Amino acid sequence: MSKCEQCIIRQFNTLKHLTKDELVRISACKTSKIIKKGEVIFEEGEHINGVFCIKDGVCKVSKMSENGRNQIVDLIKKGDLIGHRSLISDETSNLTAVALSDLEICFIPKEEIIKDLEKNPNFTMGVLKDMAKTLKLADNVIVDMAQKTVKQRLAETLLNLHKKFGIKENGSLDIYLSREDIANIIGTATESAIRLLSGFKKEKLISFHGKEIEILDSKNLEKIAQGF
Amino acid sequence: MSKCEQCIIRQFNTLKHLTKDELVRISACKTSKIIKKGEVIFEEGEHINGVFCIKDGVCKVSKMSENGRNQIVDLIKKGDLIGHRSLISDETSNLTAVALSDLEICFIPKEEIIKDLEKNPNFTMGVLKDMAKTLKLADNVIVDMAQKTVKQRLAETLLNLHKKFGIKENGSLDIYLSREDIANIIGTATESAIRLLSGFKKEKLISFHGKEIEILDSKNLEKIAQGF
DNA sequence: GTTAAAAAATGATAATTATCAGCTTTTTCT
DNA sequence: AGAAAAAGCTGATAATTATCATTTTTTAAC
Repeated sequence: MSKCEQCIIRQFNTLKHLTKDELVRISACKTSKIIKKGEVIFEEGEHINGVFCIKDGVCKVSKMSENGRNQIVDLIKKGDLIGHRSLISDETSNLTAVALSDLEICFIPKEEIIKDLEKNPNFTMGVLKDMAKTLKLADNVIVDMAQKTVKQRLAETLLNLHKKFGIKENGSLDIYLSREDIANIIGTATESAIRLLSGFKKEKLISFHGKEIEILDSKNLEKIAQGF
Repeated sequence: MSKCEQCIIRQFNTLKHLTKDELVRISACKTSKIIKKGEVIFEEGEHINGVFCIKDGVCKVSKMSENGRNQIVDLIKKGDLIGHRSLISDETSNLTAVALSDLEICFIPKEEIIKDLEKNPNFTMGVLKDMAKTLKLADNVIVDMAQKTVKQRLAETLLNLHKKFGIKENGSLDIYLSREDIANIIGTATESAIRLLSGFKKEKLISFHGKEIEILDSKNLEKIAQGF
């Protein structure tokens, strides 16, 4: 099994605030896992007794609405951490995480993280800053969901996907999402998402073949996202 | 000026984790202010160099959407803190706070809070837990905004107001909101909010005279909020 | 490779929500 | 108290979005 202190991944998340010694200790008790595409990492209501560090792959984090529809609240990629929130609040998870591609993840048990939170103020401060930033983003999402049309949200989502996942050599977004997942990100019916995507294609804002989506005109997508 | 270490208000927020000595120190450098109804406490883009502790009154925290419409993301009441997020992330505020009633607030300068965050792990952990909880709530709001109808959101908002602000002797909600503010909480046009409120009144779910709103049938409001 | 299942696409229609206009009531200011 | 402004309300209509039904395409399984 690889060692945390040598793992480049930690540079991208709050674990970068840990000292070498702390990393060695964590490395000794972490477990690595491969999770296949479509499999569940953890579910709503489950007790997550630790933190997951995504070494490779992408997963979606979602929540069931009372209407029985699924809302994706976050996409997690290589280098991200999940589960630290439930750990801190000491409650069961209110979210479900499902692999969108084959995943390589490490699991760090709760007690180890807590130990570091208590002893390393640098780390705690890092986590705190991280959460403040997430909260700010969450506010923005709330405003968008409440005030923007589905069309605006789709345009914005496409731009966000570009920013977060970048593009492949062929120019298309470096992430594969089903139409249903896209709909569940923007909070609309799958058919509506499909229709709007087709509309964007017709207007030459994007092009796509199946799940390969390419952004052709980000300027105008931006305008649409802003309501013009 | 009153003293923090004797102030009951702090029992309701994360300041309760501070030691007596820390409170005395903070008390010495805090400033108290009266803010009139309708006045701005801080605005989007402003640098907030500290934390506000609401001693009495209610204020709304909102954000402008790119559409030019206002979204209320939180209502803050006696005992709550605001501003700690921007303080932690060290950025300008992304939110605007406006008094909904005459406010009595205390302002604690940034450096003092930072000092305590660095020295008192108990306090830091409290702030961390608080933010984890807020983040969980934010996720719920995102899901509601994305998946629920305006009618569902209004029903839920009325129930939330009841839970948060309680009722007065006469039975009506202990908070005054304009129809516009209500619309800005649920993310809809003012006219739509008015129409739905009238509908609820007709169905005897609520009653109101102006801004005095009374919940008559919380059972059925709950059902509506859940999509029945 | 063929077949079955799942995902994507499209059309028709209904429901929800926004917008605009006009009117009434309440609040604020002098 | 009276005038002006703001807030609340209602109707008509348009735009947006959901739902249901059906077909086509893609993916997965044998």
